[in-house]
Amino acid sequence: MDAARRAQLVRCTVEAIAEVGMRKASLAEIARRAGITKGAIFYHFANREELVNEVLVTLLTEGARYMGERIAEQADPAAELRAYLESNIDYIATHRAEVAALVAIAMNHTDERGGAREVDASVYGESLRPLEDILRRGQEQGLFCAFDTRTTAMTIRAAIDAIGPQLSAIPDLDLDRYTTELVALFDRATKRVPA
Amino acid sequence: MDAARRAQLVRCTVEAIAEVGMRKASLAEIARRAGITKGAIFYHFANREELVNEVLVTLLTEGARYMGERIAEQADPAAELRAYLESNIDYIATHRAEVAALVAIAMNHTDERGGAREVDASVYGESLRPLEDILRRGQEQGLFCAFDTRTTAMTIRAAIDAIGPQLSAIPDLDLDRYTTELVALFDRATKRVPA
Amino acid sequence: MDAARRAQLVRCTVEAIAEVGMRKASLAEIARRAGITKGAIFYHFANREELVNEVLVTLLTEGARYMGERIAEQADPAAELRAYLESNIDYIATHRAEVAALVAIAMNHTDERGGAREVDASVYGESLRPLEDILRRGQEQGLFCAFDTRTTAMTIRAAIDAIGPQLSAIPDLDLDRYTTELVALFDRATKRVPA
Amino acid sequence: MDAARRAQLVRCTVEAIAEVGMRKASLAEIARRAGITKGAIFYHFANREELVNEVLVTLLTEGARYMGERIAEQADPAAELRAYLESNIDYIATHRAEVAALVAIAMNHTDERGGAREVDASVYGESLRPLEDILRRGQEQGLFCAFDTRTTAMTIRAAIDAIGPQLSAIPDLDLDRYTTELVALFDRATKRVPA
DNA sequence: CATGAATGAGTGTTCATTCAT
DNA sequence: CATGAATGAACACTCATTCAT
Repeated sequence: MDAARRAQLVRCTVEAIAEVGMRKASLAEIARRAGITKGAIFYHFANREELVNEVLVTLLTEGARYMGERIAEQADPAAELRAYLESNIDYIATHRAEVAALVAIAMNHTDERGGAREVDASVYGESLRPLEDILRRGQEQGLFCAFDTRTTAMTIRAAIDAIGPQLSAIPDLDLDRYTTELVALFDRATKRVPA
Repeated sequence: MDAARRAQLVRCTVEAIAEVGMRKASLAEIARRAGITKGAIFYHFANREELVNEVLVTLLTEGARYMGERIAEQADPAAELRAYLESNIDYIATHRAEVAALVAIAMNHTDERGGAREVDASVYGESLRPLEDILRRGQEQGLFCAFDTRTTAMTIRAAIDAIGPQLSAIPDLDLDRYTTELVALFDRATKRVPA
Repeated sequence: MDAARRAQLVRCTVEAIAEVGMRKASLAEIARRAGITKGAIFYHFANREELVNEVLVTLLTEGARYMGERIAEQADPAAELRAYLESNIDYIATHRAEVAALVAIAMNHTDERGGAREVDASVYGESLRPLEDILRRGQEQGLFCAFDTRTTAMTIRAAIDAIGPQLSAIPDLDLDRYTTELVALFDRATKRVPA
Repeated sequence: MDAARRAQLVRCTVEAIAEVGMRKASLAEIARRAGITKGAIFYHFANREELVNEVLVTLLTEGARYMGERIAEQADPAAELRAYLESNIDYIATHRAEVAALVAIAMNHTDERGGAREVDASVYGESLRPLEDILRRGQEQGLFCAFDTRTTAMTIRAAIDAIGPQLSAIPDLDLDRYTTELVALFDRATKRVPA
């Protein structure tokens, strides 16, 4: 079926990019991994860009579902923020190839056209909005202190997104500790201090 | 003179990378901007990598000097942390092309071989250590609370480094506000709360 | 078919090298002769070296077969030596382009790294050993006098290999006479003189 | 002085070609060895070809003088032939760089234009005529048997010229033995056998 | 659906040659 | 006499893309 081949190609592309980097993840390399020929790729995708875009969307969707489920179980915004951090770092730890590919794609996308970016450079793009939601609700419920939700959300995302590159450089990074520290840091930075 | 052309080529490379990205910043493109031929580049640099390395070193050095001067004037670690954030974001705001180039180079360096990187992916590389220094001294002097200095330093850097890509996406980002918010956020996250 | 194009490219390479020399027999020149583009060559051969190697192997194999058949028919080592000389010069006379290409390739291979050559600079490489065999058997059977088989074999090969360059300089060289004289010369130099 | 620089450049070119081969003996490399700049070479030689030609002529002249002196001392053509072989091989043994350069130049010259060669591919070019002279006088004096002097001269030269490439491949070749064997071989091949 | 073959524009790099100073 | 800087044409090689079969 068409969809199966597309999925397989997406998977092979993720692995290729994760292993050899965007530069060397040529269509020939991807085709080799999929066990088909370069030409066949064009039957399923109009061009390279479309294939890479599909990869991007797929990974973003996967990640969003992974995190969304865990966050939904929480009782209040403070717990949700903790769950957001924990589930995100957990996803990164257990999906290194996907994250590596995502980072590589985001990087090469970013510097192409410095104008309107259709895909956020952030690892989880669409997750910036839900994050702001959590922060805003926390403020409304008096759990969080006053701060600009956008800036804070961006900082949280940046702290998480920095893990990917760090993991490549320091493979045995202690992620559990990193998580604990990050949760504590943002707890101090957001919690309301009673008068 | 030799040095003048080298400097010009470095500048043209920065601009080329900032505008069209690493991928398309070919030697032909750089030469075109410099008004010379591709071949002439090889008179001044052994190969592409050496040129890019010179760009990297130049930008890193410039940035470090810019920030170092401001931080040195501060009275205590808390003020230094504020100066670090402010001067860094100020540099980013006033050197957009340089920062864009730096990010692009760091990115493409990273995804090549995920092993030991001689140049940190962080926009200011060497500035992670001085940052940790500030945090540690702040703790020693009882100004800062207990936290892992490495994780916190990485988070601060990540928050700053995230501005570069963000600027590309949202060119009219209010950096003054961003700065104020970030200073406040990390003040809350680091300051010692008296019992 | 793949093999047909490969064969055509090998033939075009032989002709190109024979006519314009190794230096100027660029992939562009070879592609032009084959009526395809440079890039297409890389579909059939990994790189220039592989193409040249295929040419080398092809020509060596052809030559060895040509000579081997004639030599095998002979009754004794003295006749074999004559057949060796005659068939080799005959091959040179009737395959001038091949020989020219072979010489050019061997030459440019030699001066690259003066170390261990996998392919002998001699036009027929592997034919030095069979030549020594003939000489040794001739000595064992009392047909040849005492001499160092290696030196003599090298001299015979040198005399034959000198014809190639000579042919380029003097296109109307009388090869029949050359052959007769060479056969006589090496007959005198090798035959046993009865006491 | 002009002539001194020319001589120095010729010398450096010989060494460069002998060490790195024709291909990599670029003008930059030669200039580096001479301690001047590429551009300066063009003050002394119109172009690369002229420089290489001067090298060729110089080496050929040097070799001819070396051999001529020894041959002139001999009493009869048979002794001259022996002296020719011995002095030539001796020259090769004691002037390896020169011979290596000569071979490399001859090789790359040969395959350039397959037409009229102004310089013989033979290592000593002009020495083919004196060799034929020796052979002819030997026949006239009844010392040598009947044979075509041209073919025999070419064979002798080929046997000697084959030493150069052989030396590169087998650096510890026993030249003394090679000489003895060659002298004996051509003695058998040329001497008159009394009825 | 897929292949095998080819294209063509592009890449970084080398080098003999030129020339103002 | 010589340099330092530059040119420009050539080189081997890569790769997304096309298309007849």
